[in-house]
Amino acid sequence: MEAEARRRKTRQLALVLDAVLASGTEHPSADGIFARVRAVLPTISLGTVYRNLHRLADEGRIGVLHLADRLARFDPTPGGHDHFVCEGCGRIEDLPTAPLDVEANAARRAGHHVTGHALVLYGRCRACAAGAT
Amino acid sequence: MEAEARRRKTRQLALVLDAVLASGTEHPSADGIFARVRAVLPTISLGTVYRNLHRLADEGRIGVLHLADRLARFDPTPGGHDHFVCEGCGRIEDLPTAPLDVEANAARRAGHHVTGHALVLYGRCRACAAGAT
DNA sequence: CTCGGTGCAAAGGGTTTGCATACAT
DNA sequence: ATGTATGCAAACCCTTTGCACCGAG
Repeated sequence: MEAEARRRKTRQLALVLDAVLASGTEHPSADGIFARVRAVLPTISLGTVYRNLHRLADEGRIGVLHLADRLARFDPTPGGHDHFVCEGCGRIEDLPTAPLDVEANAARRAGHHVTGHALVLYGRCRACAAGAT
Repeated sequence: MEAEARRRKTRQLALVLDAVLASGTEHPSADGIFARVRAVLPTISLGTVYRNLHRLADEGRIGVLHLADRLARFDPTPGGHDHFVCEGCGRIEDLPTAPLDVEANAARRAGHHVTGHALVLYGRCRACAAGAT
């Protein structure tokens, strides 16, 4: 296993990581990260942002989230956790991972080996449930 | 509620619906439906397929499934059920919907009102778990 | 000095849309 | 007759890539 490519640390990589880590609850798309980093390093290109985002995701240092829309969102928390999406304001909130026994059992009953899951809950957040919208 | 647009029944609409209903477990993309319908009505256009697919989904007559890749998949079963995706062969299998009490509670604890969910389990199906791949 | 990373710009691939025509009602 | 649905093709949007130059190790 000496075949590992020695990857280099660049300013761009560090800044992309910083931007994701600083994004809190926002779950920004590649474009959002691009904007954030550009504020610090105006010469960075979108392509580089994408390449670094993928690298960080591959290395398990950030999380990626796919919703119904067509763009990928990035998450400071890499571990497998679930999400709640508010249909009123669009907020995306992290939820602690849960067992999912029932579903996993249904799959195992069919003879399948379950290794992971992606779960998104939809509804209205506290604020939107209170007001109208 | 008299403001409903009177929608017309066309051959294209019927064929698109047929194609989805006949797709069984395949969960085809718009392109797959296009190919199926084209075999019967060679003059149909991709745009029409997309428009009818969206209409059927809006009317709740078919289901739509969004995975990590960038394309939408269509499902003969409209009701909210879950899915199992085999990472070996790519098969997508339907699973009965489950309660998700734990997760829903986590969200409710935060004051949110949960109305639905999307759950995808990942792993290896019976066949792929047996063989290698 | 090396060769992996960057910036730029063009290419890709799925999906949407404007427009004139065809057809369901 | 009336106006929705279609077919065609161009436009969109997010993402990926080829290439020559730059810079980390």
